Amino acid sequence: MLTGDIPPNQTIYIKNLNEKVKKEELKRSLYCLFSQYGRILDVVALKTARLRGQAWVVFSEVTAASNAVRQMQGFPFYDKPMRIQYAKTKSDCIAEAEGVYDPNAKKKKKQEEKAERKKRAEEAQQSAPANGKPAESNGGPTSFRQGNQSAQETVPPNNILFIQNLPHETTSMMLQVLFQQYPGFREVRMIEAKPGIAFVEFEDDVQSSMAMQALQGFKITPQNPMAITYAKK
DNA sequence: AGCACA
Repeated sequence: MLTGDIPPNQTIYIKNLNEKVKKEELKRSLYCLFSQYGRILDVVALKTARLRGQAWVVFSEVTAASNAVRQMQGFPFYDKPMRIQYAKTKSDCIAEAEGVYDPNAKKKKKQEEKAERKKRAEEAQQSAPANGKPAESNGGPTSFRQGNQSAQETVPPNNILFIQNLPHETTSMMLQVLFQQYPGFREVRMIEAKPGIAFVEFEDDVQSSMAMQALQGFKITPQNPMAITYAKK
């Protein structure tokens, strides 16, 4: 399985994050970037020795998490490709919502794990490093394509945004005013023959994503909430 | 590399 045999979870686990980014900024950016896939209930990031460079994003729906895992896989975020999996366990905020949250049991477990790690470390000191057996691989990857069983309603990230549902009177100047307030803005393109749509280009996927998140549903007229998606490549 | 809830 692409996700390393971890069953679907409404929380995704992200690693290989740029450790130089400050925690609060990281959380905000992750929130912006991932809210295109659904409602986000929480973003968790810690900067402890063991946990830096990783984060958890909790969605309200598993399907949102699934789309995020697939489509943001390898997304260049602060110059590093994100590695995304489902989280191994349920997030506290979910357990809490389900009435299954037991902070005491958890505290106990935490202590056990800590003791376990300490033991491991001591054992490693004792014995000479054994020859690490390479992990089993049953013939290697058969395909790089992900299953395409159903029509994909979401489009993978792109530095170019596709805007729909614009009032026909919209001009590129109007859109420029809106979009140029976001970093990385390059240009607006409209097609004379096709009123109601536009393309807006940014320098990269991160910046286009931020603008999409910020302006999603923006109404130029009350009847025209903007529908923003990534342009197809 | 690293799966938590500061």
